[in-house]
Amino acid sequence: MQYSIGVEYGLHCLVYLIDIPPDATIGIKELSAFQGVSETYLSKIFSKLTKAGIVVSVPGVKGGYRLSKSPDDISFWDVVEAVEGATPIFQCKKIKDNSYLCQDEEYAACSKASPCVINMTMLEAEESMRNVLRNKTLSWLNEELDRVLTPQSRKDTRQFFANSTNV
Amino acid sequence: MQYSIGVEYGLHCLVYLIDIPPDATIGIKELSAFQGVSETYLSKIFSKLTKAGIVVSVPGVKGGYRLSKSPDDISFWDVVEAVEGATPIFQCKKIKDNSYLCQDEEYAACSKASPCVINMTMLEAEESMRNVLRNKTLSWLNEELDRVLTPQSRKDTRQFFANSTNV
DNA sequence: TAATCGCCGATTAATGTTGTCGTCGATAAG
DNA sequence: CTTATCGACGACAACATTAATCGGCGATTA
Ligand code: FES
Ligand code: FES
Repeated sequence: MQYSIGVEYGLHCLVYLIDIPPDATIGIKELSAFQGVSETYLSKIFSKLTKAGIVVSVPGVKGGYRLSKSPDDISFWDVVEAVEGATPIFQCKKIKDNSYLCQDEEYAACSKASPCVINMTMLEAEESMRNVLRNKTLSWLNEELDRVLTPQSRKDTRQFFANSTNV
Repeated sequence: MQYSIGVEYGLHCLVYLIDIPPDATIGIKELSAFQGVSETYLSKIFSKLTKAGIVVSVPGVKGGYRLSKSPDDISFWDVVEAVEGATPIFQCKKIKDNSYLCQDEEYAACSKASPCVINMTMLEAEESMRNVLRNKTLSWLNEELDRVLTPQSRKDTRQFFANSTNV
């Protein structure tokens, strides 16, 4: 059980979209080349991010992607939800509604009407994880990277994309 | 992306092991019959629970399973970990160590030495989920079920297993 | 008008999940 | 002591999902 690699691709790529000039874009080709990941697959991830309203795509020659809103308004959870979907990690298959006691029609109806404590507990736990992710924004991530990485490497990274940014 | 159905099977079945007389056991056959799930697959789940030290198996005729410790000492997370394994939901593939800048040997070494902020954030979020699950024990679950389910259905359930409990 | 880009659906290979089968060793009952 | 019953375990099969590719489409720019 695990999140798909697309979450990692997406989050890492979005970082590079934060600091570009307004109205500039970065293409899939640049992003995949810089990260050393599959171009076609990354393009699928960005389709999802576009549908989720996190980035805006510019088609045509010199096209590419840019953030659709302030990096302050994009949380980790937004990205995870866009890539993985909103379905919970614990997916209750309602096995309690299938038990021996449910051979009694009346009991079955009653069981189906009431929620399962186990399911609710699992969903509560997931919600706690989501809340942590909701509190981490791309802006926060960008500042954190400024703190952790060397200024030189940050500069080199921006240089790479500046050379190929489509204005 | 989801937890396997085994988590649901396991948690639901463990409930029935809480209230049985000491030294009594319940067999896979009873558990799977009551829940209406595959006998052979459920047996695999219980193998994992046994290895994790959550239940104790009694082989041979009239054999079965019983809790290996107080239901107060068995948390939801213990069960999830036993069935799903301890690997994190977000599995970092170290894509940052594969970037364009890492073509510079020196930079690559530096990158590999430092942790990724994104990965740490995701793990922190997961840890928050785990902590919720760690705080919910089987005892708590049992009391909650007493509160939520009808006394009659609880009684019927215990009756079902009492009829077939192996002493 | 031709080259370049994102978009989208079909497809594929690899991997993981769900579940079965058959064999083994342990054990209680006859 | 034999036999039927149980859990343990590994092989395997069916199915679903994931990671990734391919090819055609429409938009855009030079
Ligand atoms: S029925 Fe799905 S968790 Fe209880
Ligand atoms: S390298 Fe894996 S999350 Fe950053």
